[in-house]
Amino acid sequence: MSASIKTYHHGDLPGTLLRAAMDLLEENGATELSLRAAARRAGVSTAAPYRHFADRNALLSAIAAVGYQELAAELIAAHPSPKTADDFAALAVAYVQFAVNRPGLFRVMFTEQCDLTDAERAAAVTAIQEYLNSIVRQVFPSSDPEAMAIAVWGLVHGLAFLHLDGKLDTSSKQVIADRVRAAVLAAAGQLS
Amino acid sequence: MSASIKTYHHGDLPGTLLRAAMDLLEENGATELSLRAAARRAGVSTAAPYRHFADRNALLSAIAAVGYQELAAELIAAHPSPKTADDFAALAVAYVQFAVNRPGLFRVMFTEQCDLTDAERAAAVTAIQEYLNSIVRQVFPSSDPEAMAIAVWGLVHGLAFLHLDGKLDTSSKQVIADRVRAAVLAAAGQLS
DNA sequence: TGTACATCAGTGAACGCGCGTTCACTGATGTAC
DNA sequence: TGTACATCAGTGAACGCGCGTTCACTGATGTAC
Repeated sequence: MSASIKTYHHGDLPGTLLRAAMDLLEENGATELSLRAAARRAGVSTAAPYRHFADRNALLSAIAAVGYQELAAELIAAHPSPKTADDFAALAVAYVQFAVNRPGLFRVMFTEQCDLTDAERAAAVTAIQEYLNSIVRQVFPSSDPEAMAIAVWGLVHGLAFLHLDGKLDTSSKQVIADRVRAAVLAAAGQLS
Repeated sequence: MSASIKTYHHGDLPGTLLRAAMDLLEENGATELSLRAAARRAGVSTAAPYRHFADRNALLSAIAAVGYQELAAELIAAHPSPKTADDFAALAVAYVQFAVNRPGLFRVMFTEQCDLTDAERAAAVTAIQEYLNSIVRQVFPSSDPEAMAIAVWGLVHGLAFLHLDGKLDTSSKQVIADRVRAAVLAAAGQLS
């Protein structure tokens, strides 16, 4: 963690704020993130964030950007180059686990619809789509890749939200993993 | 509409409040619903709702219950007894259109995680699951029905949220319908 | 190397806001005799 | 049918809250000479 090197006055405030905000999201889960709470958590006055972020939305966008990177990293860690339906099921499990483990972050990434114009977020969305396209071409080579990529994203994303919103049992990781795997394999036409 | 029959003092306030709240959700789309706004809209004082709803959550639960009924009605209207993948695609389109047309209501129905104990909502969720199970048995008879029902719900639900949250183009109903249909048919293994 | 100055990150107090909820009340409705 | 009373739906004012944002400020840092 490079033990709080204080560069300017209070160290890397933008980074500290980002981390503080993400910590809060992980603790509260559902609650909305407030700029004031993030500042409090970072040990800084209410007005300080405005030196680095234009407004609350700018902070949320920055959080979302980090979230997209971390989600991508976890998917790649789950399986670097998926080729079979089983490989793909592992990705689906990783996606849902990410959502369940970090519901606040996941909601900021996907639910906040404020900054539709934000370039970084638009880029993140197209990056996800391209990533899915490449996977779909590997895993389901015979299908219409574009339609299938959207179906795949929809399936995985829907499973994530159904778990997140308490419509499906999330009492253990194993239960979630088994259910997601079974659903994905059923959809892929291969009964488990 | 039975032209505002005033039964007690101000007519059917619970119903008026429900309708007012749902109207607000449809107008604001994303914004959170406040009890005060609903009361204002119903033309009643701030404290009046408390005669009929214990608190804000009780109103939201009542809204969600109505929403589930209306969603069910639209699905049945889209196709009363789906048997083919095409029939099922029509249901999927109806589900996504419902979400896109009434984003605020859809969010209250699915995102609000407050009243997990509310019996009415739990019943609504199992009703959806049973409905999906029966459809899956008709449309995908060879599959594991339970896993497939979850996959189906996940797919449809995910497509709804991706549209709702601006990750996919929602500029016209036709675009949405075509995309959803293509994705569902691709997932069902039938290239359109 | 030392001094004067500009820069700018962070402060703390204040603004106005809308919220959920409570409270003592008022006044219309329905009921008992 | 007429009167006295209990019920209870709706009022309006108030509570305390946390929020996003702005503002004049202070004081540490970096820079020009």
